Amino acid sequence: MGRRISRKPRKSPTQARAKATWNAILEAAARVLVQRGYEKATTDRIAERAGVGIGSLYEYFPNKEAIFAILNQQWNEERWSGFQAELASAPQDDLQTLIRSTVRARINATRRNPRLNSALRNLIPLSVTLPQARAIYEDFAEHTVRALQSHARLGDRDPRLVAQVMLHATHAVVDNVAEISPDLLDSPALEDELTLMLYRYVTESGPSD
Amino acid sequence: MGRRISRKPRKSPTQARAKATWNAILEAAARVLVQRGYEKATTDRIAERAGVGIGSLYEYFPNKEAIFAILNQQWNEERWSGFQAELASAPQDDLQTLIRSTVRARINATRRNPRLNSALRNLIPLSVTLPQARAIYEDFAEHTVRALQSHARLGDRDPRLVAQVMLHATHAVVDNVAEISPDLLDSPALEDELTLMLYRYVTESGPSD
DNA sequence: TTATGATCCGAGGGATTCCTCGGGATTTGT
DNA sequence: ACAAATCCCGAGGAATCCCTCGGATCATAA
Repeated sequence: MGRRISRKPRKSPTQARAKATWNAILEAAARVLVQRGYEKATTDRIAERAGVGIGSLYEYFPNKEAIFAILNQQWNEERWSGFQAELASAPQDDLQTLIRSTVRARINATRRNPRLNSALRNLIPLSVTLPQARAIYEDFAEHTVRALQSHARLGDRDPRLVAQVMLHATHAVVDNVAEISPDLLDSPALEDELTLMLYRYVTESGPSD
Repeated sequence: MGRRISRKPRKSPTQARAKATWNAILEAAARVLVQRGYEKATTDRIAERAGVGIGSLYEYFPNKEAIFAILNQQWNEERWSGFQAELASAPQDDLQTLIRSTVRARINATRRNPRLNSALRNLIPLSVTLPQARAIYEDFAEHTVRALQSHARLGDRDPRLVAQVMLHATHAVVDNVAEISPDLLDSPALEDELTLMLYRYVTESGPSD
């Protein structure tokens, strides 16, 4: 009865109450993950917090990893859609405001649940995380490249690399701030400074180099 | 015999061979952590990789967490000393070169072992990580503030906040790159772009705002 | 109503993990 | 050389943890 071998496929919920327990389990998983960490987030504890039997949990999720994989997927989709919505309602003509709305969108996307964001981000075991995020990343990188080519003065620098650095910087800083000092996400200072930094980075006018 | 209750204090190695096994255990822990992850890095496996009995391991480390706490501490100290050495041998007059050497130092500090850096960084259970790192952070922030006040033209912006953003950005980007595409650490491009970005960020308050 | 399927349940098995404990081997001090 | 201190060891116990399985309970359709 070797563990982690059978992998029988699970049902997906059809009735209303089934969908309810399905949600309850994921929500409980998120809460337990945030306040106990991945290791302490045992399936038994999750089921208990969700108010369902452990059997019900394994009725819909083949194993522990799957729960957090789906949780991560949900969080990514939610973040990404919010991100797009924020960008869609922004003026596309001026570079500085374009950058600002991107930054704001990124901050807001994380601000919805900084703790969950950090926890999920640190879940290395879930190699599911990367490929999915990578697609989004690429897509967004192209967007940025096009915006740079039509609005920025880059001289002879490689717009592709510049876009990479911009994305890396934005994402990394926001995620880092979310982890170290989440309160800063609510102040406008972060948005201002990040915007200024990125704008100057792609606007050439200087004495040097 | 409740686990995790006794916490009897452990000896510290005095003889040479003891010091050797002590090191062997920590090195094995690092290797196992990097290639299997924290969960799979069991004390039994570490002892085996180190070529010592499990008993010997618990002769010097009270529990699993302690091993990685010390490992993290070692890595921090090593990184920090290398960082300072790199900075000490850099000219302090020109702002751009100053920034460049800071960036280079930060990259090199991580490049020594990117995989271990990432793994350790993602070890949330070790709340030991933060307070220790925080001290270093503060110290370095002051350094930066002084450098900015004497070399940069910040206008009426708050140098303290600017320093925070610079540090956040540098650290976050380097750590992120180390995790996503470690190869980039070896190319000069990252150093160039980061330097450019930071330099422009604190120079010339040009057209906007 | 009754049959069929969906949903829920939780005791407990197999596996694994952390760590102890008693004692053997080696080094050091005298 | 002998005692004390230090170091090394690994079988195995207690505690979890993940997950299964057989059956109870509920919903829906005929």
